[in-house]
Amino acid sequence: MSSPDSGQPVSFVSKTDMVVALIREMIITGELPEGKQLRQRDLAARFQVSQTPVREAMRRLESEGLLVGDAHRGFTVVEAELGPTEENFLIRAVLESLGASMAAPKINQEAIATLERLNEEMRQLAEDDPRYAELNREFHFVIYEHAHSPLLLSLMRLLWHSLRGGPKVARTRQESVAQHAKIIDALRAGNADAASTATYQHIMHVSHLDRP
Amino acid sequence: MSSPDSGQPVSFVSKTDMVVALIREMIITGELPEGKQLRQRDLAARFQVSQTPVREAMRRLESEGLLVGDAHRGFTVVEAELGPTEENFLIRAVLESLGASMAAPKINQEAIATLERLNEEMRQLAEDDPRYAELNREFHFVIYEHAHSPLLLSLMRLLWHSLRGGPKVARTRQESVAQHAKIIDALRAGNADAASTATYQHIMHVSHLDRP
DNA sequence: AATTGAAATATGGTATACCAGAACTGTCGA
DNA sequence: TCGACAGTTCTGGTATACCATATTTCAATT
Repeated sequence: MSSPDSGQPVSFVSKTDMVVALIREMIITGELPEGKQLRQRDLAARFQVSQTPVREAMRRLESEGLLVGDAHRGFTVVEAELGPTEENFLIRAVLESLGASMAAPKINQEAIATLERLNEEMRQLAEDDPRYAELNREFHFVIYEHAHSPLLLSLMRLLWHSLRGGPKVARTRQESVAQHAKIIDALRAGNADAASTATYQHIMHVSHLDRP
Repeated sequence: MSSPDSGQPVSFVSKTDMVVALIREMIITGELPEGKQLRQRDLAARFQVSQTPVREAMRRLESEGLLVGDAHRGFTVVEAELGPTEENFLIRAVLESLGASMAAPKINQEAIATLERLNEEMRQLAEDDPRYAELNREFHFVIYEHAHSPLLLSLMRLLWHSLRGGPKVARTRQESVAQHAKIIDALRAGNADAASTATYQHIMHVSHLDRP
């Protein structure tokens, strides 16, 4: 193969990782609806890779709970809409506050800076800007990643997948930004307890306002 | 291939699944020490399969947090006792206590009776009976199911899949049974708080005794 | 006409061959 | 004698060819 390698950065881009990220994104954005049968050959052709990275990517996504596959029957996107949102927010609050407390003693200055940048971007967005959801997701996942627990990350991905499109949170963004700042402060101080509490209140506050 | 196929069971034994199970077992039993470099070709030769299933198996185990791999530098066994295990129990404790509190106001008499029967069976098992793990799993899942949250159930399946029973918790079974009884009492009383607390202590207690 | 079975096709599973990158070793120079 | 550089070799990553199985469709028989 002699692909042009259009702008490949320094290193470490495994095609499997790339495909994992792409499929995950397609599931999250809804481009791949629930129950969609995934054809290895189609995906391989679409991504310009062979079937092998696609297969490994599917295995990973299966372990993450986003896909489910039977032998010789292929992989399908798992059904996302699960249960009443009220309880889903409770689950999210509990898990995220744990993630924050786990991340607090481990997070570094660079990540803190990233969080502040993301929060600042969110602050400057218009209330109805659709990019808010993506920034918000990124903000929270930066925290989870610094909890250094692959299991927690998998759970979070599954969780956010099922909340997909859901959290309405239309008019409380400025308040969310303020709460994000509180979380950042607690993380910077390495205060696991405060980070946990702030995160819990952040999410449950949103979920309460979420109710009609 | 024209292998003798000694004993082909009824169905669906994917070689990848087989290799996943074998490697996991080797890690758990300590046959593969922490930090051990895994060579794909060696494993493929040992298991009489090609490299492809071995690679996919490693991807899955990486997602489960048992292995960690860098590009072109191979996979290594993660430090099991220190690593994510401790945190995985924390995650489980947090999620299960939430599940218990959600189930407390909803659970019915029939489920309570089922829980008592399961706990009684566990009490009567010998300490080293391998059926304990299965009963224990069933016990806990009966509770989650009565939380009536499909999302929680999905997360729990992913969680238990990663923990996969665990070789640990060998000698504290009778104590676990007693704690199960406490959980049952709280559920019967519809006391969400007590159920949550009892569950949390149950799981963390196990995880602490787990340490060498 | 309906139902069942057999053949064909499509799809996932597996093996193997090949490529790229990293580690190791040996030699040459300071 | 020590260090650095280059060549070799080992190992993981990728592609492709092939096999086994599941699904589907069409036809024949009841």
